[in-house]
Amino acid sequence: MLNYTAPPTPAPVDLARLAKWLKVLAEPNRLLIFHLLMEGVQCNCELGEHLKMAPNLISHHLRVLREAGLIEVERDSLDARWIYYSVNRQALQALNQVWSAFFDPQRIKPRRLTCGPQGEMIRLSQVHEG
Amino acid sequence: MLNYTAPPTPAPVDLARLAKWLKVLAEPNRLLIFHLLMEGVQCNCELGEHLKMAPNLISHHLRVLREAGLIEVERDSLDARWIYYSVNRQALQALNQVWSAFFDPQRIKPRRLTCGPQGEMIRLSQVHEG
DNA sequence: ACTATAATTCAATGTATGTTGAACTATACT
DNA sequence: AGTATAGTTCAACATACATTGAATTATAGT
Repeated sequence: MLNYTAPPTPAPVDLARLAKWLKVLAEPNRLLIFHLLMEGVQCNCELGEHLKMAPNLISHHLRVLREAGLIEVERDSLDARWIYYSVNRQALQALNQVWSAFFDPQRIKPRRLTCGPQGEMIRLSQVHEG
Repeated sequence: MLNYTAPPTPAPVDLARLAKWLKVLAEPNRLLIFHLLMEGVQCNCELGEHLKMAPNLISHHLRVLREAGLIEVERDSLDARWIYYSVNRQALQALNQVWSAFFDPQRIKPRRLTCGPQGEMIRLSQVHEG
């Protein structure tokens, strides 16, 4: 039932957690790196070819993605000099869940009438009702 | 059919557009404001009560959200001093579509074998074939 | 006209972070 | 041992932007 004066409900997800993930992914180069990782491009050198970025900069962005838990690292079993990064599927699933829960259009509620001129009438009537 | 040397596919969405949206929403206070807007708290003054932030700062964040097309503005018809902000449903729908298309787990491909020691063998064999 | 209210705009500040170049680490080859 | 390769770490820099306080706009009431 619609209630035009009910106080707002707490967010259905951990906003700090969601904001951190979004911040990490909002950086254009990192978003592109994440795309390339999904595409199977997973070593620093080959990422560099596509991105035309210095390897240390790619390292930096990969580190940020990794520290956010979004990607995983693995060394080559034959030649451990090579390091492969890949999308953390569990994290991606969690991310999608949190996103959907938060940005669900059905969550949108009509405007509360506790502000503005209508709000004044409502506030007065509630004083009368007790 | 899986191809371990095929070049990466272009991103299925406009990455710059997605990154901009994410950047706007990645700011913790803005994400919280967006949540309150979904909850029907839609004037600067009442947002201020919940956020305990200065009205000019709230104005700033609302402006950023508006310039990103994520929210809409409307003046009160009875008393035009009051301004109401609300979630742009069309934009939210577009945002969800872009998000889903990009972060679809099914997009994840296996590692390309063009890098590392295996890559060398593949590169050699392709020279023989090609 | 004058005052009050709701909100925005402006200018200044501090901090976070993407970028760069150089130094360093770890592993492999000969 | 010595060199090469793949990648990371470190330090310095530059820029973007959230925050703050003061000034300004727009509308309404008296």
